[in-house]
Amino acid sequence: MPSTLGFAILAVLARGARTGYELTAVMGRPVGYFWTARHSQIHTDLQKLLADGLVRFEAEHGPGPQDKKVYHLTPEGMAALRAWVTEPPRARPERDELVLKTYASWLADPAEVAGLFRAQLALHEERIAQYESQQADFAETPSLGEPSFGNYAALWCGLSYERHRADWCRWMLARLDATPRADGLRAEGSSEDPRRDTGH
Amino acid sequence: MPSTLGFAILAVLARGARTGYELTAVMGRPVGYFWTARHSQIHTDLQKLLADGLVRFEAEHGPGPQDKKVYHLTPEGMAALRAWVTEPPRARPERDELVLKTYASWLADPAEVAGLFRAQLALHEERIAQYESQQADFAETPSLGEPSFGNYAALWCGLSYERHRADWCRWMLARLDATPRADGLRAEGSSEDPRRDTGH
DNA sequence: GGCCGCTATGTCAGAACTGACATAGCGCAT
DNA sequence: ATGCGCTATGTCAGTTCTGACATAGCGGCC
Repeated sequence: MPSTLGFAILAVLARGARTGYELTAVMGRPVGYFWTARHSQIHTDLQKLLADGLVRFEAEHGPGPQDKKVYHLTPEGMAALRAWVTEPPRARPERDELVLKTYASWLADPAEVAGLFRAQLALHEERIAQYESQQADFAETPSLGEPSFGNYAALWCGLSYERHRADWCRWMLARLDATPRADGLRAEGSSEDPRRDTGH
Repeated sequence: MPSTLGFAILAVLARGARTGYELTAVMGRPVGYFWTARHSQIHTDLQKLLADGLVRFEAEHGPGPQDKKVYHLTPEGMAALRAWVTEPPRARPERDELVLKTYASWLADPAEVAGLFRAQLALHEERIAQYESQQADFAETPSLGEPSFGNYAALWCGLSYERHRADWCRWMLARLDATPRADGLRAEGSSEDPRRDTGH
């Protein structure tokens, strides 16, 4: 069975044939929002998929010492991908360095921690703007059978995630900024607990 | 410089001395929500921290062939941890198998994909209930200088994340359930885009 | 004429992590 | 009395991934 990256590669190839280089580019931008890989890893996994008969390639002579290889799915590859899609995901361990830093933030100067969160917030706000403009590029929500439905649904998730993250940064900043250094100021009526405010 | 897990260990030890076994337990529950590790990895990293002089231990005779070792921070370890807290986190690549599956979901039967999301939603709703009860255990929001501020802030983030995730599952299910199999039913006025509905 | 960036392929050492194996006393339940 | 689970330590093979190294043609800029 391929690794998860293997399935990511198959998922991209299901939308059309690509070279390893092009796969690397796709892993950098659209797919990279939820699964990244360097070209070295992609080449390694492509060898494995090839050995398992899930992909094949057409060689063309390209730049550099080697031939350019345009990969495409085999029927077996498509079948493996289809079977994988509806299998429950293996629970990947959450690994979130910012939350870990927050867990230890009681040790640090609040003003410095606030700097950290201001930088993070700016980053998230930038991504929100970027995702929103990408969402606006869809004339209407794609329907289920089209490949672009996958893009749209992933984008929706990414946007929702960035907003959650930005909200958290703002909540942290409200606590942090209210206590500048060592004087007795209290953060009282700042941002509230995340008790559902969308009304249901 | 220690690995991120190394700092996670330091962050736990900053709250009190622990054995490797106890660290494993903590990595399973409170810290495990944002940074997990198996005991094998913890023992390996503990050796490195020991070699770097960031932790030391007191040996007591415990069960099993080896002595029980109670680890605590050295002043150097505390300094390293304090310095790390306010450094910007290295951008960890997003790796989200469910979103990857969603990206390829146009290939699968919507009814089966819906099953996947129903299971995920149930999981998130369970965690929300769990986190909410944990949040209720805090009489009031801890103040910045206390260790429990770190716990509270991490919990706030976790709760917000689970709600975002549950929202996304519900949005997906609204699209998925409206198109049972192959007949021409359209999902029209279901759940809307994540355009800010909290009003600000 | 030379350098940079883009296309395009690959290798390799080392870090980080998982899952299985290995050892052993103590207390509790059947 | 036997076996299970908890405490407690550790090793090791194998997987996944990163970052650096290596090669090379083609087109554009200065």
